[in-house]
Amino acid sequence: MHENKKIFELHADVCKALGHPLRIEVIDLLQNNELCFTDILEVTGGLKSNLSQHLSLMTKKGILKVRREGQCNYFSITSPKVVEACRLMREVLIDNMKKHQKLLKMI
Amino acid sequence: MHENKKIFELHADVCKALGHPLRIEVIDLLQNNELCFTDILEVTGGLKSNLSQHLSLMTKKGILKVRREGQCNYFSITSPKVVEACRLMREVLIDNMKKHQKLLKMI
DNA sequence: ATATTAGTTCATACATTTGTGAACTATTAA
DNA sequence: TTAATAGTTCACAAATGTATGAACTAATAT
Repeated sequence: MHENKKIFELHADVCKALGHPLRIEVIDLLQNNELCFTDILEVTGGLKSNLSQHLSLMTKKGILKVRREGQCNYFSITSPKVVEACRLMREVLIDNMKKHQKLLKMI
Repeated sequence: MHENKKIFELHADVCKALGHPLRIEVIDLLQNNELCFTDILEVTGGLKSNLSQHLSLMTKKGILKVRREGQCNYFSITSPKVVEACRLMREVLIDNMKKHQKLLKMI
């Protein structure tokens, strides 16, 4: 494998952590708070095992960090860069939707 | 489905477009150029059918656009926001790697 | 000690994504 | 008209990712 291919793989791997609706919702939730597992679950809904696995993946990929305090695990975002990247991609989505809307209006 | 879930799904869907090494390489390549299919293929290598499918996906997700001129299809990035989001996520990766390196040095 | 709370881990089934090669289309050149 | 270039599309196999429920662990409360 070429040297540069390895970095693209690692880079894509971090980006993959953004590629799931539940994980996007978690980033949205945590963008300016630290929240414990149960609080996140209460908002997102679904099975705790599923949420736990997604949070674990995000933590492994380095976009979340955990602080264990007593019984509770508090999750937070490692860097504002993640929030900003996420926000930019949301803008890309919104911009796309606006374009489609304009095309529709032209018909 | 709750209203807000739909937007997370669409948002995640756009983010997914960043989650593949070949697609990251393409964004890297196109960050300040427009390039035609064959030129991209020459750099990335692999099968043309594979590249074509990845470029098509990126175009559908609205992160690339195509300009057909004669025989050639010129691809470019729709918005600098994509490039910036991608750059931020690369920084997140680099920051992670630095943290791991520091931990290693402590041993 | 026992129960409760707060999660994690695991196995498995299911769904989605990806890579491959062959067949196809469209444009230009000879 | 025939061939070459520049891709796209398709079908299928293989790999990856995701959801689910049950079993597990660790900390606190009774």
